[in-house]
Amino acid sequence: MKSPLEKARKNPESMKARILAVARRLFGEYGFHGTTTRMIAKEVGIDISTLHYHWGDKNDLYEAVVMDVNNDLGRELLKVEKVVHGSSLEERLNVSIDQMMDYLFDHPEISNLVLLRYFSKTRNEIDVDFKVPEFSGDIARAMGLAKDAKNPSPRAMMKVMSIMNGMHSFVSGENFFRPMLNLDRKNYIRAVKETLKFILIPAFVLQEAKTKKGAVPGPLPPKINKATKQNARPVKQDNP
Amino acid sequence: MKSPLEKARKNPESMKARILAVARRLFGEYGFHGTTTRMIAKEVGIDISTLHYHWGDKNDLYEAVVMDVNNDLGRELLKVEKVVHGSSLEERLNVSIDQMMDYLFDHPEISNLVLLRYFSKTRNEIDVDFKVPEFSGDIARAMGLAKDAKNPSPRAMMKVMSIMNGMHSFVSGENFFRPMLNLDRKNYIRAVKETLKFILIPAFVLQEAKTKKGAVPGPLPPKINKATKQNARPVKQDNP
DNA sequence: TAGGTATTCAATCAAATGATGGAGTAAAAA
DNA sequence: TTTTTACTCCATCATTTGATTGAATACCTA
Repeated sequence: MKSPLEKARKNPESMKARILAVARRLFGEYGFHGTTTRMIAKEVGIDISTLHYHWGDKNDLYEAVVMDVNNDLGRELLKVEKVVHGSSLEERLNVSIDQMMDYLFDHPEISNLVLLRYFSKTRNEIDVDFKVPEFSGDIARAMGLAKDAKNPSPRAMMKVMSIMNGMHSFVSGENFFRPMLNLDRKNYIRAVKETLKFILIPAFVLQEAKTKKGAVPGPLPPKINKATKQNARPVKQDNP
Repeated sequence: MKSPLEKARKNPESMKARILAVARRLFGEYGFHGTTTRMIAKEVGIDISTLHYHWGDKNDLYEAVVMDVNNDLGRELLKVEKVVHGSSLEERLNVSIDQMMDYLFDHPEISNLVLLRYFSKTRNEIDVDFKVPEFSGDIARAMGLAKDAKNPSPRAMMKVMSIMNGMHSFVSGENFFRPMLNLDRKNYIRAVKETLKFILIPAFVLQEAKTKKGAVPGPLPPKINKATKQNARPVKQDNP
């Protein structure tokens, strides 16, 4: 008993799969309203009625795209998790950033779609969503920010979302940022990884050093801790 | 000799200004193609022909919105720069984050529009753009990441863009993130500020400590520096 | 091979959308 | 007062867009 989506994934040459692949890319580039069924059909080289025959109406196709991206993203996160399992937090971040960025730059429509869904509304009602809470919870647990992936604190969630947003932003914004920086693609990707590591690693390594007092000897600038704690009242305690 | 935009700003009660304000919000929420001239006109309570009379076609109105947002953003950045001028880097970041987030959460359509422009294409050709390079250059100079605001290194630009992206993401993504976290608006804003400080401050404070060797005694985890330098070949040297 | 099933497309629809023309109105200028 | 200017809306167009129908074709099965 296969869902239409699984069927399409099974055989990438099938019409269903070809339509889905093009829809994924175009919805990512132009957003839901910016993409017309005719654009998709034309790019695949078919009539719009064939598109509707396979995927129903535009909403249905879009929802299939969202689920498809969710599958891919979940699978890749599992992969990364397997690779970095057991390493130190710093090493985990290092490797995760490298691997996730390689993956996302190979499939930029994933970042496009995820961010568009965060930031923009649709006039039509869409019934399916990206599994941000589930994924974020898993990552939070994997990073030692939460004990239970099902029930991470808001603070832990936001930290994870910062990481994911930072990654997606540079992938999805490539068309805007790269010409601005005058870098070729290879060097852009390199610079993005470097920048993400520069920004993300110190924060989490310092936090870890702080919570495991004595275990990791690295000293911390006291002011940072003060600033971080100052406004911490309303959200639950991280990593108690 | 006033531009139509200046005229509209002058008197916020004028029809021109009312249309612009609604257009700003709706373009931000639904994107260019997701917003129809009829939606805007209806919200203002006028006929679409009145809208076209004042602003020309849809493209013209959208470009006016982009320029308007550019003005506001530039003005606010100048304000922040004035307030934090002279403080330490850590204090500058602290205060800038607080003030910018208060401002952006008061005008979320700014973040919406900026991010949509980064991440999404438009089928129509739009002739005006957000002044990301100019603004980023100024911020880079203000943060001591570049000596010349006109000519910052790619690495410095990317660091600044990380900061701005992080801010915009949480403002623009409020509708998506806040229900997920189950926080009221006030606590969401507080948690966002806290998270941004947690992520951003350590990286830049450590970098400053590193470049001014001896001036700031804080020691650094050696691995971070290695990872940061490793891929630095193609981009210019920061802060030489 | 005959009959059925799955797939594709040309033709066509209805609604949505961007845009305009011209009549009407109120306020300012002469 | 008369004239001009600025503004607003109703009616209307042409195009785009999402979607369907029915005929044609290819493929499969008994």
